[in-house]
Amino acid sequence: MRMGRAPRSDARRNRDRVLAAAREAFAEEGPGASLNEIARRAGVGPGTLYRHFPARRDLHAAVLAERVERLCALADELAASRPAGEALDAWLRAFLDHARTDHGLGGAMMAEPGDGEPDLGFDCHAAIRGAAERVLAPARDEGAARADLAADDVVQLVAGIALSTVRAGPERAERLLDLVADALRARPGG
Amino acid sequence: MRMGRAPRSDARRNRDRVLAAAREAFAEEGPGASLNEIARRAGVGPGTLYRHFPARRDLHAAVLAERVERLCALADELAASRPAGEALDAWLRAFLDHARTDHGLGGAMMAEPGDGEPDLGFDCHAAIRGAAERVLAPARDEGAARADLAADDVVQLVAGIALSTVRAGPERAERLLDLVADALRARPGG
DNA sequence: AGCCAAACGGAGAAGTTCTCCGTATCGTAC
DNA sequence: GTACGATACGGAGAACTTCTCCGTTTGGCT
Repeated sequence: MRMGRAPRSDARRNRDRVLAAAREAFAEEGPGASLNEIARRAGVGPGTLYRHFPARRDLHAAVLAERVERLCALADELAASRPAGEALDAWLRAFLDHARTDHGLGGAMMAEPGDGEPDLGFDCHAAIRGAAERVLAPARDEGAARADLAADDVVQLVAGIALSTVRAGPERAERLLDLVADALRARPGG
Repeated sequence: MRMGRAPRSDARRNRDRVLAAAREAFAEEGPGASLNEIARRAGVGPGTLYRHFPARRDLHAAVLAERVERLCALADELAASRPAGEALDAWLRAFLDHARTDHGLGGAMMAEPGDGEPDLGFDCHAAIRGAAERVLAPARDEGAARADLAADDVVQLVAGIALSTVRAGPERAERLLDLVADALRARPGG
């Protein structure tokens, strides 16, 4: 993990501007917002945007990084302060919310290819999988969740709910989450 | 439901050619395949493609119509020939398969807007919801499925699995379906 | 002050969706 | 079998997108 030299001040400033513009644009238009338009809003040329974020995916990841970190922190807080089953449930609800915001940006990120994560090392997939594991493991141990359940399972299920309900209301999404949350609980006969 | 006059023979031929080209293209590239390229493959101009299918959505629907009809027929066969719980389970597996083929074309269709279905009356959403209801109702009645379960619930859950696993292998999708299938069964305490 | 690596920005290539309208064709009425 | 009008064709092109290339500018070190 070599770290080259520190970026020039204008580079840093422009990167921040692009990120701010991207946040706005994704909030309004969703994950498919025009990158050209984002550059324009940020007051930089398209070339500058692409230098900082070679692929749309990188911009998604950068915009989400902060939120994902919060989500990871939340996992630890919940795991520390609540009964395992309850913590899992609460975290899944928070994750669903995350996956649905900005017209499904978070959910889209989870469904994207993912081979070889973005340069500026922040691996959303891994971070979320890790957080899920930290709320899931205690629940599994205490018998509050199925013993055969993996972090990937819960993450993909909830991301799926987010993706299939982006165009529908939040109440639909919560209804579906109620159903799968049920599926994750340990079963008497299982 | 006025039906104007019968379409001209060349119109019908071109429509079929476009449909065949679209099937190929979607199979190779997924739901986002270039419509221009589809027109080119079909040997027609872009204008012709757009006259027959004003929106990408219409082309999706037309390509899927036949498959969806098969899926609906399957629902009836299963409902007639198997125990309710088993029929539901088998149909969900078939639906998942459908939703995943062509890089998630079927799943994408279910997630698309849907206000005002395509002109040439075939409403994929309604058809699938109807089929789901026909396998779900008996299961509900016999206590093989949760009493509070609606057709929309199962359809959206399975579509979600399809969407979140398009980039992953089929074994992931089946794994997730096993989990939600469990959730749909009636629970002892519930 | 001077230098140069780093960064900028915008023109433009290539691709997309979708429209418009002059032209060709089909099917019918004679 | 031919003339005619409604129907349908097709491709040029407008407006957009993504992404690249390269001449020009600028920040920060010596």
